Amino acid sequence: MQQEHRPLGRPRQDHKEKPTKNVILDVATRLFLEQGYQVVSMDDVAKKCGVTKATVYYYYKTKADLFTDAMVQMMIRIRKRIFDILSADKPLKDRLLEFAKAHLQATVDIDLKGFMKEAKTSLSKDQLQQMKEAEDKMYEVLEQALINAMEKGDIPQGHPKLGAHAFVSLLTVGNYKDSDQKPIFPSIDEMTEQIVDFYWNGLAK
Amino acid sequence: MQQEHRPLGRPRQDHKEKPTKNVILDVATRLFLEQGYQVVSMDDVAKKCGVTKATVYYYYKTKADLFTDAMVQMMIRIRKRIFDILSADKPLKDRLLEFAKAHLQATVDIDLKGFMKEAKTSLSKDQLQQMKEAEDKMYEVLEQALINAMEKGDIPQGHPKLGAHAFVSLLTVGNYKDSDQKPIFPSIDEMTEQIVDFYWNGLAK
Amino acid sequence: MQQEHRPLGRPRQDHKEKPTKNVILDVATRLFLEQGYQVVSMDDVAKKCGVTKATVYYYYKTKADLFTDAMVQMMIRIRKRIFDILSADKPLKDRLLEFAKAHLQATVDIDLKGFMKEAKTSLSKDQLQQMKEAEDKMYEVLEQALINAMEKGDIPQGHPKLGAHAFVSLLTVGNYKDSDQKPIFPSIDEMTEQIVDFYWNGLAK
Amino acid sequence: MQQEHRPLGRPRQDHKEKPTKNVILDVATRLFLEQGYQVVSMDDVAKKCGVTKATVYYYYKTKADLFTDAMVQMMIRIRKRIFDILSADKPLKDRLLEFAKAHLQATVDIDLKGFMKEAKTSLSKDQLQQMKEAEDKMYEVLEQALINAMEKGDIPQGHPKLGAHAFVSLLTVGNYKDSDQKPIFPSIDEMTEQIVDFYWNGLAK
DNA sequence: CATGAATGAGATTTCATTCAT
DNA sequence: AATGAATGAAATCTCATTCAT
Repeated sequence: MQQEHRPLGRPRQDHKEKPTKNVILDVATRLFLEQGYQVVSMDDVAKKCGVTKATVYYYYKTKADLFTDAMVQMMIRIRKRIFDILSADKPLKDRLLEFAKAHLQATVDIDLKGFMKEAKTSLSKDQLQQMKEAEDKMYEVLEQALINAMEKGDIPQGHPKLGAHAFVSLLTVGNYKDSDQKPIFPSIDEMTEQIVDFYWNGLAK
Repeated sequence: MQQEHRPLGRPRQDHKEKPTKNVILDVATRLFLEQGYQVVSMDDVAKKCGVTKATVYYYYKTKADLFTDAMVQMMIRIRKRIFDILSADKPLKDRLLEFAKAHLQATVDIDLKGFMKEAKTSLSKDQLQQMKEAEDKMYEVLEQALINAMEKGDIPQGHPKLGAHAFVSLLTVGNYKDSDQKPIFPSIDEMTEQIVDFYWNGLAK
Repeated sequence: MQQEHRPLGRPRQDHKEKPTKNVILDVATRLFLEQGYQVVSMDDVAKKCGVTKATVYYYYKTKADLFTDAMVQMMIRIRKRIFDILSADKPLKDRLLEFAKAHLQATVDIDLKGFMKEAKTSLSKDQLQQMKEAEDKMYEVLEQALINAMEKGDIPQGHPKLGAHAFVSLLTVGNYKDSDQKPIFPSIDEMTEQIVDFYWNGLAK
Repeated sequence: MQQEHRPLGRPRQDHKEKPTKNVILDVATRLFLEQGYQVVSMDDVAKKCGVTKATVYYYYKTKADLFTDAMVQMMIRIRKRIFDILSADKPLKDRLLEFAKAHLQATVDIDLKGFMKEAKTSLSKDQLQQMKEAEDKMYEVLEQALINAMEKGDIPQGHPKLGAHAFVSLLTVGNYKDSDQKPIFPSIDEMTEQIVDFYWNGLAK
């Protein structure tokens, strides 16, 4: 299924920018993120790609396959991104700030837990497992950064897994909008700073 | 439609314990929580209630209506529960511990954000608004408790709305299970304590 | 089913203007005329009457019964009306003019043929027969007026049944509106006159 | 979707006579004419075509779409037919006779007004407009024939639109059957002649 | 006389999926 | 590699009708 490597030699005259399979995956990822698993139909994906349903089925045997691949690939990309951000040579808090800002600037809010529940009845055990593992690996990157910081004494010893999950869950606060569509803080910058500060200091002094 | 009070005199021959409408609402609430809006069909609800689809439609004109009512009623119940817990005459941290424990003991994990996204395309504007408002009111109870604690000097001045949302979002960490189905902490008690501690103290000392 | 006679003695304190059965029949007649047999539901009728469906069923055993009664009663009323108009002591053409005007002023256009086709699959043979007979009797009134006029020499001998149907069918021209919603003649008066003139004189000189 | 022209070369192994879409349209047209819009279900159409409901929906997105297309195509065919008949090089009265006979020989009686009322609540504005326009164009062909005859002096000057509608409405008299199922005239030939005569001469001498 | 509750049958519509070409 | 045609199964919703009260 993977054919990432460029074909050798001169590319075809019709050098379409992206191979169809990639287009499908990208479109599907966006649609699933925006609307959820159940709501998005294979026809929706096909139409947005400018191909027919049958073409989508040519590349992905089932909708569950397409969804799983879309989500897993996305988590892999995100993990890389997190890794890059957290690898910078800066104080941990600065790196967390950058992480948070990047997350909150993304237009769509990735509600993995929601996806899991929605798809639970439709995905095979194996597919759920694949997604879980990809999710775990995302958290591990952050966890590792916390472990490193603890070893260096930048932050006190603590439970790094809790720390990692706590940080990501706090970020979801940034996407909250109340019944008047108002977020908790008016600007993304302020939001970012407040959340990271809260994470850093806790409620008590 | 509400006839909570017992009728005077001898009860009807068929003294069914709950009126059908309540049965439907309860069953629907559970199913929606467990499986999400799209996956649950009106027939699923009907069958679990031991009635026909048409009966469900007799009480709720559309699936969206049933869903909205189910979610709003549930949020109202939760809000009352939170209010009771937070009204106790105890230190704030103890009250938060009780809140957290109650939340984490509930079998189903309420992923409001996920519901909102899933239902966004199916609910009317008015219905979304109703849900949003019920959600807001849930947070306000916690927010108010934080405000009171700040006024009394139990916790330092801060942004109470952020504090409220941060707490609830941190609770979701308690429901996380990794790819081996292992939660972050083995017991609910330990989970509760660690999460509230983290909330209370933050990452840094 | 008929209980037309007033009860003797002082009427009840709550002298509701019309007995429920009449209300139902009137409302049903109007709805069926406006929308057709299939489109109108028993619930529509009930709601417009301010009663429940069960009440409608109390008076009419089936929808087909209600429809048949509504249509037959209506045709009886119309027949009376036609009879009155055609009994006047005026030249035939004047009476026809009055007939035509009365017909075209009625807000709803009675498309009996359409009703028959729509209801054909739903009505019993007997019910269709009842409607047919009521329809026939309507035409007979007009037919008789033509026979009388022929006997008196007011119009030439001819086929009176054809004459009757021709007149009624020509009246439907008055309800025609083109794709811009424009009728053939701007005012009902002109329409009436032109149609009756056409009927009277024919196409050729 | 149109592939009227025969494909070059050897025909496909399954050389079905008519493409499925045409079969559906033809069957639907007949059913709608015979029973009306509401009574005919998509399943009825599908079964008569030997396909499944889903196939019907593959070609027509909604029942209203199918109905509109069926009616409009039918009116276009009728208009062509009327045009051919009225284009013959014969006296107008003879052409009208032929027109009338053709109309009365058709097994189903096309009650456009009834269709419009029945479908009014189910069709979109655009669809109603399409039907209206097709209907208008049918009348225009007849209207034009009358205009030409007036210019040539074959018939006296008059209101051609009225003349066109009057003629078509008079034709409906030919389909009338009384409560004993007897038409006004025993044979189609006599019916035709009497109706056209009536149209031509009017009631008065 | 009137109603609220309930239902069975059926309508429209959607959609993941297959298959021959 | 891609498609058009077709389908089975299921989902949402409607409605005439019944019945106990």
